[in-house]
Amino acid sequence: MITLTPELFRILHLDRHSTGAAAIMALAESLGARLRAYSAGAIILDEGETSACVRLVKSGWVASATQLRDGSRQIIDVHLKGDLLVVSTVAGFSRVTLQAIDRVVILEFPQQRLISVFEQRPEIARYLAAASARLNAIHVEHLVNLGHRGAAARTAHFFLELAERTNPGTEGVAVEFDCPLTQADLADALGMTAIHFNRTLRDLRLLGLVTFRKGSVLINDCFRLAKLADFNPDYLRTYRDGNAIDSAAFDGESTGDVRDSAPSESSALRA
Amino acid sequence: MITLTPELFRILHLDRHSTGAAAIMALAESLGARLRAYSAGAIILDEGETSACVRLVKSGWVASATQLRDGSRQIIDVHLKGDLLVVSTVAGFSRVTLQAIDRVVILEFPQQRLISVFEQRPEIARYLAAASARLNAIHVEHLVNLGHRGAAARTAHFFLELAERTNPGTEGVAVEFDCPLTQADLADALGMTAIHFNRTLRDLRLLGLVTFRKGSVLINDCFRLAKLADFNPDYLRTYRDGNAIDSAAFDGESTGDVRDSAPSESSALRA
DNA sequence: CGAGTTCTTGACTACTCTCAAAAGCGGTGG
DNA sequence: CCACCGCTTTTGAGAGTAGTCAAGAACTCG
Repeated sequence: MITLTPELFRILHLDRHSTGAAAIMALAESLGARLRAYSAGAIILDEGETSACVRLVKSGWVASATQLRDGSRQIIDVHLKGDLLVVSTVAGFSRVTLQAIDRVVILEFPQQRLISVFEQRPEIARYLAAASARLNAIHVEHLVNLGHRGAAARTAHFFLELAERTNPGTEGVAVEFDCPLTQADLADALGMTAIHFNRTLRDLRLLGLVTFRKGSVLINDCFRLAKLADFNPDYLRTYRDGNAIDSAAFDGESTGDVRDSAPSESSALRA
Repeated sequence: MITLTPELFRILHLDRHSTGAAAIMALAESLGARLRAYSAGAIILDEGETSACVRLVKSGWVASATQLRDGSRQIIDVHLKGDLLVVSTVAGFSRVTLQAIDRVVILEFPQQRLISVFEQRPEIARYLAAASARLNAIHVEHLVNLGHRGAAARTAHFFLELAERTNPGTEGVAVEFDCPLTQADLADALGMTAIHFNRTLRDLRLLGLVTFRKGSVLINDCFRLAKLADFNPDYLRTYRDGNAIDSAAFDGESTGDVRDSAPSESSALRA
């Protein structure tokens, strides 16, 4: 038995006309979903491997990255609690490596079984399509970021994206969020050296815009930062009416961590 | 009536067990596919618009790009003859602008009707998924390109990608292909100034690697260029067995241009 | 405490952008 | 035919940005 999170609710029950938690759990179980836990740094899926799963991040941060021949890596994107990971394969093989940034718990849905329920549950297919589209939009935005912005604006943009993704819809001049990424990780995501990233961070701090320390980011002035970064969060808002995901009803029962009293690294959802 | 191209064959008949050209045409027509022609520079779809179509490029080059506030643009990708354009929308709106580079002819499939045939024709759904995955892989590769390679390697990598995409599977040290992109276009795709791109091009020419002139690119030495760019074409090869697309049977009848005796800018496929 | 990782700074080098200007090219109209 | 125009390509010089090498400080964890 697993805890019913807003995220799980989200993927399995998008139409907001509940058929009951029991039915949802039954569906998740009938799909053969599995819980897996990874420690920081663990490789969840390696480049070139085949992947037959759709993954839902239940807690922790995941990076999708590609290794380069010279040993460096480009982080393509990071994935947070509630994100759906649909690894796209070319000729059957993943083009990216999925790596746990910190301790990560993931719910794995066998792709074939998930697809097989599309007919009875078109809202699941729609959610997958929306998640893919969002992923695509994020990639496009990262492309713009790397292609057309200097180090400071690039950094600012990524921080604002992370702020919006960790705390969707938050308003106010100052925002703080937890961020397990190291400066080296962030530099890999932003296509610069860790050294230059560190200097950029110092500049932003001196401007009174952002304070970074391992584990947490404090944005002092969202508006000035957004102006610097030319940031517009529209690309992150997946749903037409802006509030399609009504997870409030479930907030009380599931924000906490998953019990991972599992044998070792993974545990089947159903006994 | 439209000409039956290998590309159209590809999208409508992936399983290689032909049910006959007539049936395929009937399907295309029953889907309400439309032919549209655009002159160079025309906007096919603007950022922020809704798109209810899947598009197949029949001839010409299309760029997907985003406009930046400062007037510059980032070209995300280019789309060539045979490419399927599945514009991903976030909250219903396109995140990119589709622009014709040169004269372009496009076949438009209404998305809803295309989706409605997935059940009887799962190979079409599979092809759409494969096209999306390939698009994604290309985006990832461009991300790596912008993030981790210098101007020369970046340019080399993009030229090799274009060579592979225009002439898939071509072997040999030297390759030439038509390319209607201007230096400014290429610079926008590669995230650098047209001026710096021009200098980079001169360096590559002086090294005896690439010769560019408006309309055509000549790669003198694929192997040295691939080494410089750290280029591996795997991400472009969509199909597991490497030869899944058997368009040879249709090569004789359709490589030529579409008749576009259409009234002006667009024409319905069916009378 | 010691080891390893992460963060920070300095000095120098290399790369890329900006501003400025000129040359080439293809079309249009006189 | 030629002058003219706009667009594209090419080159130069100087400024600004980012990478490299080197080293030290701070932090975490056993």
